[in-house]
Amino acid sequence: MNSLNIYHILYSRFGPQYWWPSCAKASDGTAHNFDARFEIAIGAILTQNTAWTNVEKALYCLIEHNLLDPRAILKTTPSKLAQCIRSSGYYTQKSKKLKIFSAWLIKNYSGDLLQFKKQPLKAARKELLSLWGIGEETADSILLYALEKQSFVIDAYTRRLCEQFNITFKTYEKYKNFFESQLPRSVKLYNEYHALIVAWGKLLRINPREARTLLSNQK
DNA sequence: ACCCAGGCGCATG
DNA sequence: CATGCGCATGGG
Repeated sequence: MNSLNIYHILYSRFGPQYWWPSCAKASDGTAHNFDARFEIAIGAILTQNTAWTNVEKALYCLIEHNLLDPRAILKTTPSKLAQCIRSSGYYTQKSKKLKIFSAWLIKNYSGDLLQFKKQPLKAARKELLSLWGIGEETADSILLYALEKQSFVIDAYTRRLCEQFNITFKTYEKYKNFFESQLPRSVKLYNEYHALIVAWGKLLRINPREARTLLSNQK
């Protein structure tokens, strides 16, 4: 399996995915000022094992209540925050995660992800992983989509894609290494590729035959 | 009525 | 290391 080859096949089938920055807009059309990087990080946390459509509703609610801001999140009560992100599921846990993330960002980087971006990739990843509520996939999503760092994201769909070629690994790190070792180190490519894999994964659920046929004759 | 979604933490062997 | 479980909503 040549993963760059697979990328081209997926891109031909699905086209560009426009994953982040997507900049959610308030439903009333009002202009709200918020940090796009922060929005991406919050979205990455909220989408843990959750459909993106449910996350969008939560993001809209946060925007409309002026809560898409680390200081605002820190200041509001856990129950108000939980109520706002209700649609994204696991709202008690996730409200705690948002508060922990926001507190950390304010304390160490003045609430500004652009400052955190100055950290080298490896150190930044380690720091994110040290936070309660942020695991490997969420950390890589934040690194790649919010900080534009070269960190390939592995998720359940990526593993299923590998399965099609009878490639399996024990750990997250090995999957990550598998892709990173044979792809050009490009943020744009990593960004698009992960989104394309998710698109393929959704097709696999809706139309398994087409999803498999798409990849057949590849190795 | 069931199954799953762009996981994670924690408790056990 | 590797399983198992709780967390929770909304759409198919």
